[in-house]
Amino acid sequence: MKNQELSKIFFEIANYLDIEGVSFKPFAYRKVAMSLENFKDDVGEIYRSGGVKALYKIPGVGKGIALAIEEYLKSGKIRHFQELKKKLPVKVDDLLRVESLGPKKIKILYQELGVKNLKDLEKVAKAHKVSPLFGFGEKTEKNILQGLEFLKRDKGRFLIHDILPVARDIIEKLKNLKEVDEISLAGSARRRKETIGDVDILVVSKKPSKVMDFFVRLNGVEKIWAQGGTKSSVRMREGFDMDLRVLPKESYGSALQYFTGSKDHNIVTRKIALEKGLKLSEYGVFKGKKQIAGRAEVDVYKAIGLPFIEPELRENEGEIEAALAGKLPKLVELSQIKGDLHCHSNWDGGENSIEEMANEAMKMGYEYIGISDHTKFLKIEKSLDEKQLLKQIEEIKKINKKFQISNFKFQILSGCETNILADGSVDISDEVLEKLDYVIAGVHSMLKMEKKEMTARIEKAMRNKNIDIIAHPTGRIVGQRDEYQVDFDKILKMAKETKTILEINASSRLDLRDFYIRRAKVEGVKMIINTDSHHKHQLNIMEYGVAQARRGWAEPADIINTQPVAELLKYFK
DNA sequence: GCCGTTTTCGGCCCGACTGTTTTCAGTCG
Repeated sequence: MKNQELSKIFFEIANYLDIEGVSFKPFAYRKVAMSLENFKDDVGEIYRSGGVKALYKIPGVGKGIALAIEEYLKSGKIRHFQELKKKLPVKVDDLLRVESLGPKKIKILYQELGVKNLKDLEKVAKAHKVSPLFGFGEKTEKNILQGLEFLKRDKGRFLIHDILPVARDIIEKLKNLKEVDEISLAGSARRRKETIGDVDILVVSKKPSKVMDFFVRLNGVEKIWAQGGTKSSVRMREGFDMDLRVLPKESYGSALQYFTGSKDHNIVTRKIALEKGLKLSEYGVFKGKKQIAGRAEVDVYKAIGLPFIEPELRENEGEIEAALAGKLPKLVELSQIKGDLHCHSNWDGGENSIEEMANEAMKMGYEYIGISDHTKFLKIEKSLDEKQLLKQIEEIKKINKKFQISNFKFQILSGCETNILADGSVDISDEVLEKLDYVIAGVHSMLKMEKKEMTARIEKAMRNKNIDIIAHPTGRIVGQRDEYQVDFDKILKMAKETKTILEINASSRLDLRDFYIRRAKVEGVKMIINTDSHHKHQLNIMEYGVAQARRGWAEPADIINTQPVAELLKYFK
């Protein structure tokens, strides 16, 4: 599939055009690059079946870009791109990642000092050749060096699991400040994206400078990027940046809308406002000079004719259209989750006993927990064989009885996490699997299989009359491991046919991804949100799984662990 | 270079802050 290659090229063309000072075209190239990135069908296939004209159905593709795509498909090259590269033989996308460098400065650095890549940049910055350049100075040179250090240390994106607790802690501290009247998280963290670049916090205050002073002096602040009357920006010890904005009360809602994003979502909402003769900015919705909304976020949407749109949906992936049609989903909520079925006990090397896990789940207000320890094929942990599983079933019965006597309305379910072996069979015998309340199966070995084989392997597991849930169905781990090769359409079809549940794993796997969840929902395939906890304190990462489900437009009916235990058990074979 | 339920031509989001200037360009979100 050439989609990704073309997407990358168009992003690069956009960068080059930026440097040349061309206006508007970079926007067009970026738009088509993004659209190709997410485009499901193979561009080559579209061209082969319908020629250049057929390419027009890809959003953002017009005459010029269609011809460029044709040229690339035929020759593997785009002349326009080659010329740009020749004119400016610079690794623009690398250099753009350095803080305080943009297209203009990159151009000057190349023309004056011959900087082509990060290595060149480091050399000239360390030799203090940057600061004398026109438009540069001491501080810019220092910022460049620090930016380079940061790039070496980190790739710049952070898992939501690592960011949110730190952000919440800081919000708590700011909240205690008497000058802070209102405060909220914004940005991609509020949208609960899988990874976060930086954290945005909004505050209403009549004394901004007091708030800013407190913010930039917080424990954990490593560097102050900027400190102004309405905006300050700092780098935290953990390596990510945090922005604080102070707003007047009457703009709080519109600022929240604006700074929550996404950018694509905002472009559309602004457009809708314009079509209605209104102007939408972070300061409010304006009719001429008169502000007609802005105090509350919900009123901002109302003013431009939309119902409130949940932050997790704001990606311009159809939520505006759904909102206009009154067809927004009623997203699943954390409070609706009644239990967690992917939990490990100390039987397989987890940290806590079955009873400790159960007690923690009770504390969280759950009605049930499922123990799903690893089975014997996995040698890395103390995995369970048939005999131990039978023993564990008895142990769980005993604890359940104890709960009953104490009048706890809580139940432990017996499960296990079996391994789907290379041939699609699992490592525990059917007669033991039958005795469990439910069975999870997952791929933990031979991850590099060919797509066709891997798909058949999982399909076979789903046809197993005892397997109820496929754990982490695509195998990816955020920032660590790509998903294995698998035909997700076929997996969905088989899941539907065999009524197999797909797991949304709340850990750093966050697998299923949001777009898979959305497709599963459309197909009517049921899902379950599990934490894969190996420690009782991990049970509280459920919220990240719920966030993932929400970004995939999932409603309570799509997620089986929103159901009470009697209903839940009906989903199992 | 793309796009259109006011448009096939004329728009394409826009404001804050920094660092460098001496009135503002560049970067960022």
